[in-house]
Amino acid sequence: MKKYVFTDSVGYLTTTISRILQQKLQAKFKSTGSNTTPEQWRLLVVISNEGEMNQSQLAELQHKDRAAIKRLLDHLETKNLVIRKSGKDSRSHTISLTQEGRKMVQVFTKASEETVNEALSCFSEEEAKNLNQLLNKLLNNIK
Amino acid sequence: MKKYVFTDSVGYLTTTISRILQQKLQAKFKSTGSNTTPEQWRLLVVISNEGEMNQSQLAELQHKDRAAIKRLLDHLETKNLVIRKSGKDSRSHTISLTQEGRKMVQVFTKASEETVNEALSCFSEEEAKNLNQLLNKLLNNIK
DNA sequence: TAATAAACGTTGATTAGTCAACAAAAGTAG
DNA sequence: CTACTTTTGTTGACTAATCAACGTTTATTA
Repeated sequence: MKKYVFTDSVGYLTTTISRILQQKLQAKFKSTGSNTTPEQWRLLVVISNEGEMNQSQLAELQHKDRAAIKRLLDHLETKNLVIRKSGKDSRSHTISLTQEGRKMVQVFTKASEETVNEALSCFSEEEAKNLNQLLNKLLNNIK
Repeated sequence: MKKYVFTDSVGYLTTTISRILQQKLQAKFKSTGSNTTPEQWRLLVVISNEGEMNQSQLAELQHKDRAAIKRLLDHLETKNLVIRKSGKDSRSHTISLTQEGRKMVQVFTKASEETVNEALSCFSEEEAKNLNQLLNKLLNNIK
């Protein structure tokens, strides 16, 4: 019977790791002169990967609420990285990347890859693969 | 040569997992009638585990900046979960838990443990142990 | 068809985190 | 001892997330 130690729990570890990685990524973005944030970039990548969709669908995919997505999109639209289109259902806005948005995804994917590689530098290829599988399994279990 | 896929990176996975776990924990806290948040609770636990220290030290331990810690402590102090004491160095405030603060740690540790156990329900004991080791190793590499 | 329900995006209020700048106190050097 | 530097906590401005409430528009159903 093991004692539960909070600083050793997935909750603590993922939260802390996530925060540090975001800080590193933010610094990397900033050093290129851009003021796009990691969260804004994440949203761009999701749209790029999953294709056009409306704000509610984005919210569900990102596990955030609609208000959070709305405000992120406001920032992205101001920077001309994204546009909202209205179709026949006038409640819904279809979100898609602009030319600049697509470029931003390309440029910052490299920065993101670098950050991840640095983070994983302590692992063998097998360990890294293992970690990835375990995290994916965990995510699927809780989402 | 593997292609880098962002939704498969530690950055994406840890951030998403962390967010979902926080949401679950928040819901659990709220269902007990408390308005203490997961982040506030985390800070309480750190103080409880690591002993009294000042705000700068807390900030460093939590990988947040001093302003963030200051504001969290303001909330905790308002709720009488924490007190700031001044010693000979009048710049520095030593933070310690109140009676209520200690009780809060106990009560919510159980909720936290439940949340973690539910999250890990898809894993064998060995897998869970493995995940923990890998996350700890990763954290040590980046912090 | 008319009334009701659901979906969508939006807004305001609150908690959280970062950054830059600041005053006050303590430490260091000349 | 005085001048400079560092440390500590604080504040304001900003991005981010959540919750509750709201108005429109679409869908359902009685």
